[in-house]
Amino acid sequence: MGLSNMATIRDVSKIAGVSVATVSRTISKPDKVSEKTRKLVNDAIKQTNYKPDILARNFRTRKSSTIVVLVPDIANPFFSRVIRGIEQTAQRLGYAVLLGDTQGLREREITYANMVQTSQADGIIQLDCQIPFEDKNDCTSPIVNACDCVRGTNMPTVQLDNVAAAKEMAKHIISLGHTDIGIISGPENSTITNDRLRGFKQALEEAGLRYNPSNRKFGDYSLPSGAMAASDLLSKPTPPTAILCMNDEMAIGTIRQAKKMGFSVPDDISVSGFDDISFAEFFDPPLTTIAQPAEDFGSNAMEMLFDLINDKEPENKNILLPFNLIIRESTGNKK
Amino acid sequence: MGLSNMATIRDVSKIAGVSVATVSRTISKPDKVSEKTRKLVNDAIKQTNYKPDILARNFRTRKSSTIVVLVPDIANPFFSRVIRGIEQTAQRLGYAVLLGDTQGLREREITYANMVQTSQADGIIQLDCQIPFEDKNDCTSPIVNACDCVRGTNMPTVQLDNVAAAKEMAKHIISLGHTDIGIISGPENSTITNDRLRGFKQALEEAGLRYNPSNRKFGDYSLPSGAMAASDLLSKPTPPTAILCMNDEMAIGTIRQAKKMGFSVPDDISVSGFDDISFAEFFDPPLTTIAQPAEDFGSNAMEMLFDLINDKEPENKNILLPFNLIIRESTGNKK
DNA sequence: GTGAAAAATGTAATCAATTACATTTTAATT
DNA sequence: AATTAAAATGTAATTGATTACATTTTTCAC
Repeated sequence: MGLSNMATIRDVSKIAGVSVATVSRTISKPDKVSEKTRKLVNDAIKQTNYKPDILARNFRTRKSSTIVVLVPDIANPFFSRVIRGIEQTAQRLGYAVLLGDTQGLREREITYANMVQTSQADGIIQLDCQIPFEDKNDCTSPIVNACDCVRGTNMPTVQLDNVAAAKEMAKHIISLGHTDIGIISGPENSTITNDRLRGFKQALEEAGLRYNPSNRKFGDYSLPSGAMAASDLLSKPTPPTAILCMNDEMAIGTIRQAKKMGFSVPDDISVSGFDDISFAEFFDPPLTTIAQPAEDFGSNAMEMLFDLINDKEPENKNILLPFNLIIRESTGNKK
Repeated sequence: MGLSNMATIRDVSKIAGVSVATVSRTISKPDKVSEKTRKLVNDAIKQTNYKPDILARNFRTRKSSTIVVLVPDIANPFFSRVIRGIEQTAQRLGYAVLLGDTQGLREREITYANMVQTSQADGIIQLDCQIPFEDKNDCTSPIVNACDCVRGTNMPTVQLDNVAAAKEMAKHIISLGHTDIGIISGPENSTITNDRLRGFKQALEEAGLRYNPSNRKFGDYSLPSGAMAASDLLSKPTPPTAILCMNDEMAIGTIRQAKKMGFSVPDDISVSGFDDISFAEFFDPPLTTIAQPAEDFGSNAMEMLFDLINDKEPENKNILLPFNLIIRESTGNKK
């Protein structure tokens, strides 16, 4: 149908016998208009099937009612849950969500960040860990970081207490009697990775165990990278008896690799994950992991961004969300 | 930084000493402008750090360079791969992607469909199976259906030959000696479901086997629904020796349930999936499945939509993408 | 060098809403 | 009834780019 024969606010005003300003007000601030007029206008709107021209409105008000989500990889099950949370809250608050799959490329981040500069979007939620602006001073645009924050900026964040979560997981593993514990970590530059490592080390220390750097292998949060790192770890002359993975995908890759190499999980080796993706529960053995309220990351971030966009100071600019250690069958007593 | 101090096309024109029309042309049709002027204008653009006001442009041209993706559930790994394909191609073609997570709700579909009516978006790609318009005549908006099409409309589609794929899978299962085959299907109203069922039946028929309706259980493409349906199937006095699932999630749910009930996969029971999600390969046992080029669904749909938006007749309005039977270890000879 | 055609550029209307400000109407108070 | 304040409504400017059309400049053949 298009807009070719669309009624404008002027058509409505003529039919209702009022000015365009009154029509506009009837729509945006109905309480500023008398009941009689309101009815007149609403009837005219129905009669003409008038729909406000959003493009004209956006142009005039310099707002797009659109936000951008920067995500390194939308096919990641955790991120997609976060996005679902964002989307739902955005819809409730009257915002549309533009998807910015950056694949970790700085160039793409900048492209999307520019959309805010040009009012194409009113704000940014980033699930990435970098600052998506060429010039860090541009950070004055409304922006919220969910999941993985940049230290040393005052960017509002929604986060898990990754240190505490990793520590709790490590304590669980230690409580099962394990002393030689491997860790499959994410890339070194990520704050999440570093926080989780810190929690792990704290637990070791408190248990009087020594952190062995050769027990740390790197992955990129993908299934194959987990398998690869596990292969390294399990090929050691005396492999660790437990492996702590920084997400569920790498844990699943690890278990697969362990089985392939003839290890039994958890009898020979305990494996734990992080995130509690839907597959964790259905894997064999079901994965011990840290559950995160993924959708809440999204909805909290969106609500905070909403405040920032509308110049309300958010109550809490650094939200910490609760985690939950879920003990399933991939971890067991050291034999 | 915002737009407060942004240079406008007028500022540029003054500095360059030309008219605004010339500046506009330099940007959109540089070959219509003499080289001398072009340099003048480009210098002025650099000097002022001018960025065209996209909102104004969209308003004037009645285009948003934005498309909407309607997806029933973004957390579905297959859909998220399709979206990744859409996003990449959209970016290449200069489009932004608005995410419309409909959760299967008609109301939400309509909300998003209205964005096209109001020029907020130039077109729609739907991964859903319904027509997202109140009035079916509104289908004149540029729209492409990927994955699951509606029969009886002339809506452009990107699809798999689901009949042939399911048939090939069924033939594989039959070739292993199975005669009592269960099927865990998607919801009844879906075209995909019906096509895959048809392929299954064709294979049975060609093998001289009878289709047993009590061997069909319904799921909703989720892990737990697969487990539930499998539970039904395996509780029969003489359970089937093979179960064909209409996606990988339900297959994984099925295997999990089978193991729980003491069946060995594939020794007691063969299980197959559909989609080849990343977890399929890493499951235990690795899943026999049909691989689909998920990203290609997205990029093809986006390219077709691009043609429709720009009034080019697409070469092929009903694209069929190739599938690939991947035989792993979840299916085996009937014992 | 002239004239015609083509290329380059300029002028100004246009898109459809919002909103500051001005004006009119209504309500409240005395 | 007069006065004042408050509420309702109207007028018209404004937003920044695009583009139809008009005008000027350049090119080129003769």
